[in-house]
Amino acid sequence: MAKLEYTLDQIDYQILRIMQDNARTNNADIARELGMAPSAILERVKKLEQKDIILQYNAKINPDALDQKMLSFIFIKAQDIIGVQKVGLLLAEIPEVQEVHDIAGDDGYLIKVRTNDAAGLVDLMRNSLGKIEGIISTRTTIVLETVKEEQKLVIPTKK
Amino acid sequence: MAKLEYTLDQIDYQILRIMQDNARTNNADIARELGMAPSAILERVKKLEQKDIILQYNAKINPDALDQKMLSFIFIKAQDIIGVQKVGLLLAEIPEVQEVHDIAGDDGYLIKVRTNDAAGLVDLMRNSLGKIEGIISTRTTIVLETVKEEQKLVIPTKK
DNA sequence: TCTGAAAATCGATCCCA
DNA sequence: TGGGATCGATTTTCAGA
Repeated sequence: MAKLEYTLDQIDYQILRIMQDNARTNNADIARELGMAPSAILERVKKLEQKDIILQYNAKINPDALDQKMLSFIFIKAQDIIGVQKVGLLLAEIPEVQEVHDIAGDDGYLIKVRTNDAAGLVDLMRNSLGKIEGIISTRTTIVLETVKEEQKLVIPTKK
Repeated sequence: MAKLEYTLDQIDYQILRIMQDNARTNNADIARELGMAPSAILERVKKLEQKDIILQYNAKINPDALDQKMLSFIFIKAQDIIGVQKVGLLLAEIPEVQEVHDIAGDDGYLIKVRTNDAAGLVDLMRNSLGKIEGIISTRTTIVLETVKEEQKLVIPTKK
């Protein structure tokens, strides 16, 4: 993991804004848009990657296309010793689990799970969650419809 | 919005798998990895985009780099008429709100919000949520630490 | 850190199998 | 659909300021 301390200027923000919207934008296109040479853009992008400011580039795939029509959030109460996130790490290993958050309050986790259908969810709870020691209880919230789902951050306009 | 009905074969799955891991992978590299001609890969990728199977390419940016250290989930009870997601659409317009899910049960929404700090969250609740008519109550869950956070789908190995 | 130029590589389109 | 060839565009490296 590289350093995070790094002063981003307005040009970096613009690059991040463009890349956040379309990660496949050419260096040449970015250069044209910002009125700079492509090589300068390349240097900055490389630096943003090295400094772990750009973490990765991913293609967002339509879940329906892969028949993953079910989305659920599950609150999990666990008997973890504070600071030792053993249960959290085990949860993170489950492929269908997209997110694992350690939440305040009931010494628990909130996880986001994508399965084919209700049967897939039951299956996951029985076979994957059921085998993790330390889980005391779960409370499941089913998503009927997703109105918005993106990872985009609000990028400052001035520093 | 294009059609979704489309039979994906094993090669498509492999392309999706590669793109999901690194959206900036060259057609040429994919072609080499799958032992095919670059032009064939290009055709398939274009088709996957046109059919809305690949929805978009985005760069995942480190929230800490933009000083967005606070992540929260908020349950929102709303008096929406069923099917008319007016409140949901208003919630989706808030830039700091990354996700809006219509959830089963308490005729409500679950939203995911990223702010700089606790003050930013209070500010958002007061100024943005506070101005949306139809919100009855909210319940906020603060994330202490995120163990896993990705959008990757489980891509089938056989069809 | 940017520019500009040069070389290697890639994207996109064509026709043919 | 996939393969091979082509041309134009892009990536990447390097020197200089």
